[in-house]
Amino acid sequence: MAKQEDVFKKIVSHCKEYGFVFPSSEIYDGLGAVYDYAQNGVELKNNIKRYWWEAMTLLHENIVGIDSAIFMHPSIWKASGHVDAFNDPLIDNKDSKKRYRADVLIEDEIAKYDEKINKEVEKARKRFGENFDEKMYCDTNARVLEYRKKRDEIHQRFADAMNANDLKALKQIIDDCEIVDPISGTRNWTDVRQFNLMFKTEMGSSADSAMDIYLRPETAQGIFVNFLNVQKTGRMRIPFGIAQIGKAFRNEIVARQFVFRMREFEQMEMQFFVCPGDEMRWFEYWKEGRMKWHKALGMGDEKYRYHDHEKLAHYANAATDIEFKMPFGFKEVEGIHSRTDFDLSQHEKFSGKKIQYFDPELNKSYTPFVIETSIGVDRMFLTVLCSSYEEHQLDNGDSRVVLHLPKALAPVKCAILPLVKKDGLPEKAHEIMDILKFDFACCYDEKDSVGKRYRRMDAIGTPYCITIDGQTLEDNTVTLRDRDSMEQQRVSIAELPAIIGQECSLNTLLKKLV
RNA sequence: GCGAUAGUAGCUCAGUUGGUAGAGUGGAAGCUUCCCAAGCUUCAGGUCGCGGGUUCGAACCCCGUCUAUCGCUCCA
Repeated sequence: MAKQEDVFKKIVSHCKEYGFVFPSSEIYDGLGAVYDYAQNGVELKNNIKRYWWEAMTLLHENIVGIDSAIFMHPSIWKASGHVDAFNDPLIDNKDSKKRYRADVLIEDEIAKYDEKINKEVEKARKRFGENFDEKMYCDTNARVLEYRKKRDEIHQRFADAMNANDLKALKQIIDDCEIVDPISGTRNWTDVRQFNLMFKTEMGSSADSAMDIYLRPETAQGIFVNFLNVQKTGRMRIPFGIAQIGKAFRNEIVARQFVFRMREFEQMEMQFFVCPGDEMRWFEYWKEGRMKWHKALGMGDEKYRYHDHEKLAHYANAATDIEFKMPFGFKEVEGIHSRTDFDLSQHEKFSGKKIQYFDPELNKSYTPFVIETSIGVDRMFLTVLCSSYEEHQLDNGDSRVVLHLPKALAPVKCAILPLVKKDGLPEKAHEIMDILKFDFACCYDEKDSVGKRYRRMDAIGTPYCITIDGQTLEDNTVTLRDRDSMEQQRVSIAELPAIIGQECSLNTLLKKLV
């Protein structure tokens, strides 16, 4: 494991050194958990986004895209549940130095009473045998009644405190129940504090008319609130989907692991609207479909796995993650959630506007159910880098650092290298570049020995190096070097676009999906 | 946020008991070179994360702060 962590460190510094990712505001000591994409990183990221976008919108005639604003009406976040759910009440134990969610501590305490009751019931069941009436027993047994009373009392206080957002009341419950830290065993607690995960700003110039605005913590709501607009103007019929790529913001208490968890991040989300009752079928469809999208990149099927959620979010009736084997363990890259009609119903309730779909086949109106696929662009970026990075030991004792990026995602597709910078080779090289540059991101380099230039290209994952030599001037052939095998073949200039396009175009990837 | 650890050139790191900063590598320009980090010449780049303090004098000692890594927690 320690070795794997080292690999991750190397990947992070490789990103810096070869222009993939820089810490934000670095000359001012950086800004916590915010990163900038550099010249190569932005190309790789754009290619990932394009692969996703085209897989969604080109390959599915019933999926269209939108790009909603980051600023949205504040009521949206009340409707979505984020104002409540994104406020975790936290408490620290001063002895163990551990932090807990206060609500979870109390819920565990409540669960303990249920356990006690169950124990009593089981004891009684043994005693009374077949004639045992559980309900009757529970309603009359003094001990059970006492446990129930205490449980319900705590539960009620807990619910009141949570509803009122009363942090002091939560602390009081923890004190009154004499809840101890499972590690230190002490009750030396700090106050309960709240950390809102949404960034807040103001809209409007004068102080009295200013409105509190949140930076969106997810892009999904922009799709839900536009559901009717898109459905009507696009004449969409269920089932159909709306796709969106955009920035989202979360004021993470702890943001770590490079671009894996950032405060400003980018999501690719597709919300698929289906007839109620059909949702599990579509959930399975997208669960498989999304895995296929990942595996088509050829980074190794064994690096992926599903993680089905047992504990579901307030809006979901089924949920799974696609996890990828990062150097620091299997980590969630994408989530597929069956969100029921929660979001659309909530917006109907909060906006007072009817948000329903008239189904011509069933001849009735209903609130559609939603299957969501949500993937973090930055996490995807990281999976691609982690699976591509290799320190390749060569037979001659040398080593090279090479990024085996999926060729269609590589920031630069081909390097154009005159073997020497004289004898008319640079001129010939530029001629070739002028042919290729319309279709492929090319990089011209004439500095240093050709071997050194190959290594530079390996380090940024350029799939092909085209080398122009003396023979090129005679018969219009070049050598084409493959990044992964380092093997070279002699091909004519005219063949180049077809050969490079074969491996490097997005179409190659997309065709694997259908 | 709390705790532990760290921060010196683009990168990887030296820097003795406090005495005004060094290597390797990388980068730029040139020479050489017909295929995998070759060689030669020249150059650029650091108020040692930042701010205070102690001292005649601080990269080094003390305090604060920022950033990063790991654990707790959460999640795309």
